[in-house]
This record gives sequence, C-alpha cells and structure tokens, in this order.
Amino acid sequence: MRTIGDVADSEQHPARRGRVAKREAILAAALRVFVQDGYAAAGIDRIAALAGVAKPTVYNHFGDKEALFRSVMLDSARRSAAKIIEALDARLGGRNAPTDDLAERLTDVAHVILECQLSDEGWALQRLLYAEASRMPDLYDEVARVGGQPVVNALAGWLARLAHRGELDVDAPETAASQFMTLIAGDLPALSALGTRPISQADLTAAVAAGVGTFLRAFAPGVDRPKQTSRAVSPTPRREGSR
Amino acid sequence: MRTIGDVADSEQHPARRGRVAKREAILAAALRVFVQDGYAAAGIDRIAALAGVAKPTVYNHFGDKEALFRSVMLDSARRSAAKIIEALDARLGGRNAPTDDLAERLTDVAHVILECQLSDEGWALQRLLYAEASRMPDLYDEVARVGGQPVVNALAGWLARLAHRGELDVDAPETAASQFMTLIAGDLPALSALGTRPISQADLTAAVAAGVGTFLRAFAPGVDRPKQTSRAVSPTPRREGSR
DNA sequence: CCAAAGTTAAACGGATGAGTTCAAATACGC
DNA sequence: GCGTATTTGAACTCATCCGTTTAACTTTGG
Repeated sequence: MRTIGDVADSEQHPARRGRVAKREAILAAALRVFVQDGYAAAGIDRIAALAGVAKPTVYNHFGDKEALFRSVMLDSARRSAAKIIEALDARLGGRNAPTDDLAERLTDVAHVILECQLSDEGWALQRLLYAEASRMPDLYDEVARVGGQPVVNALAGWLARLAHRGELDVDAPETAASQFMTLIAGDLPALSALGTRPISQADLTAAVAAGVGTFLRAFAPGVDRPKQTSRAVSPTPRREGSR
Repeated sequence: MRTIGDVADSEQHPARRGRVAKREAILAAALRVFVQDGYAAAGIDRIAALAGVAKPTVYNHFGDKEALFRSVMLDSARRSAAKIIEALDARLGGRNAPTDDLAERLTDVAHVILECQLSDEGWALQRLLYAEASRMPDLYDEVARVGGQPVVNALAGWLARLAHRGELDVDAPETAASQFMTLIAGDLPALSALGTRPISQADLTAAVAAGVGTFLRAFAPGVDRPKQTSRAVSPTPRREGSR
C-alpha cells in the first residue's frame, strides 16, 4: 500500500486570530485534503493538522465529516461561480466590446468559463460531487443552484442581449446558454481524462473553436431556418420494434 | 450512521460449475456491490457472499480489490458499448430506414444511445469512474477506449454516410458525432441529479428534442454557411488584462 | 493578579475492512 | 476405494479512522 503523495505543508498556522479565521482555515484545509484523497480516504486528523487547529475544533465548527464536506463543496461552488460571474461581468457588462467579431467574443467567454473547470481544483470538485452524489443526493442540487445556475443565467442574459441586438438567432437563451457550455466543454473530460492529465493549449483551443464553431453554425443569424423543430418527436418505440 | 439499503439477494449460488462461471458470478456481484456502495465502502466479504463463493476465491481470481474494480469497470464498459452498437446497427445498418424525416431518425438514435446512460447502472458506473479517476488515472482511458470510442465511431460513420448522401452538412464526422452526444446528453446530469433521481419522460424527450434541434440547426444542409470558422481564435489573453 | 471560557493535544473506544492463515471438505487421479 | 491437490469458510492480524473524552493550557475580562 502506497500513499499517493503527502500534502505539501504539513502544518499551517491558522492565518489569523478569531473564529471566522479558523473556520476559513479549516475549510481551506478540508478542501485540499478532500481534493487530494477523496471523501472516504480524507482524515479529519490530517485536515485539522493542515489547518493548524485541533481535531475537536473541527467537530465544534462543523459537527460532522459529512457536514464539513457539504460546507466545503458549497463554499467552493459559491466562490467558483462568483469568480466566473465577475470575470464575465468585466467583459460583458462593460460596453467596451473588445472586438466586433462575435466568434472572438464567444471564444473569449468560453475560455473564461473553462478556466475554472480546467483547474485541478475544479476537476477534483466535480469528481467529488460525482463520487458522493449517491450518498448525498441533495448535494448536487445545492451545488448546481449556487455554482452552476448563476453562470448559466449570466450567459443566457448575454445571449439574450445579443439576440435582441440581432447578433444571434436565439429564441431560448437558457437552452442556448446551456448548450454553449456543453459544446465548449464536451470534449474536455476525454482530453484531460477527467482532469487527471493536463490539456495542451492546442487541444484546448481546438476544442473551444469546435464548440464555438458549431454554436455559431446553429445560432448565427442571417440564414433563414425554421425557428426550431419544437414538435417533440415520439420518445422512442420502446426497445427494438424490429419491424 | 445508517446503511443505504442492503443488496436484495444476500446469497446467490454460483450459477454454474467451472472457473469461468465463478469468475462471471464474482464480476456480477462486484458490479452490484460497487454500484450500490461505491468503491471504498464496498466490502469483499459482501461481494463474495453475493457471488456465492469464498473470499479467498475472489483474491485467487483477481488478486486485489483494485484489480477486481478495474475488471468490473472494463467488463461493464465493454458490455454497454456492445449493447449500444448492436442497437445502432439494427437501426442504421439495415437499409430499412424507418422514416425519411431526419429529425425523427436522429431522435431515435439519441434515445438508443441514452438508454444506456440513463440506466441506474450506467449512471453508477460513471460516478464510480469519476470517483476513482484520481486514484487510477489510466482507468478512464481504458474505459473510454473500450466503451466510448466505439459508439462515437459508429455514430460518426453514420453521420458521414448521411453527409455523403447530402442529408447533412458535416465536414468532420468525428467532431459532429461527439457534439451530437454532448448535445443530447448535456442536460441529463442536471435533470437527474447525476442519476440519483428519475427523469420524467417529458423532460427526457424535451432534452433530446432540444439537442437534436440545435444539432440540425448547425448541420442541416441547404442553408449556405461558411464551412467552419476553423481559424482558431487566440486562446485567451491570460487573466484579466485589465488594460 | 486572578478567574472563567474556550481551545488544545493526546489518548481512547468502537467499529470496519483488506488480505492471510488454517483446518476441513470436496473433487480427482490411480 | 485411497491419496493428492485444490477449494472452501471461518477465524485472525493488522491497520485505519470517526468521534469523544480528559486534563492541561491559552486567552480574556475584572
């Protein structure tokens, strides 16, 4: 049995005094340990040592390993979403469009969004979420609510503005925003082996370009196309009809 | 601490005699236990009991918990891919196109592909893969190779044939196939909370319709559009340039 | 300078589970 | 029918780790 690698700093003094500082130190340490070892293999002892506090302090603050895990996940999701939203606002809120080329702006936005997903921490959080989803079924919903929805909403708002200005032919901005994120991120799990392997800048650029390209093929204005095949085709003829 | 639910059959006699039969029984039992409890919480004792063999037999056959896990994952991926490929061949290989409407055929194929992903087992396998990806970095590649690539290839072949017949305007069938799967499956994690909650037939139909609709908006022929904006836009100006 | 509140470190209790050992049972060759 | 080799099942070893307890210590207020 071999350890995969120890946490670099084995003992980190609690950065500042006061209760909130300790809580933050514990959250940061727990994030690192959970990310590195996974939920089951993460030890409260190691988290406490890394945070520079005593083990009972961890239990005083969070009560439970599962509660600590939930706090870590929600906190990280919140921070991640806030970071993306801030970056998006800086680019989309300001009226200073850096360029008139829509493809370039979409590509820029795509990279902003992916920068979070592509970080080691982002991948690890996603893996943790997947791993414990069956044990904590409501956690995904909460994380999606505080971490995913705001980003999709911001993106949808921008797409709606673009559509209103005639730069895009989008009638359902929510759907288009979700599909945009899906298109630009779709290949990343395979390219990075779920985040366990670095992606080359070239692969990343190519994946984003392919996603943006297809998105524009679907939603660029000018071509006359039926609004949408919204008539839902029959679900599926239940297994092989074989006829 | 509460158990989530016991495996239904607590003791299953090994279906047949012989070595291969026992190996299969162990694999099936291990699949069920891993799916239900996750890698860390799955006990070899329970797997052996469910398979109707002795614990040392498990170690004799697979040597290790990790090796057993890998065998389970690869075996399941292989069977899943074979099932999808077979269903696709039954629909696409035969010259009996059930309908001329391309949207209907795409929707049908989408449901065939998703039927595997949507099963409890399919979701659980994906969660297991995500959960252990950091501990077994090569496992994802092997699973993708035996489970994912064949499906994408089959789909890409079909799309290429459609393009050759002029029914689609696709110049990169591999990319289009990957994007098709991404588009039809993109909303499912959110809708089903990573497979921990059943999806209503209506939601599933709507998600597939949205994906197929966007795919057709992008790749339906007839409209004249630039082949593809394959000129890669600059990656991203490295963080907030803030200029 | 003293007292009270909370925090620390260390050790403990209880439980779980991977992997091994060992005697008994089963299958098989002669 | 007998001896050999393999398989079984149950007990065992060893380690991990959650969560708690206890006693000493630090910090804060008077």
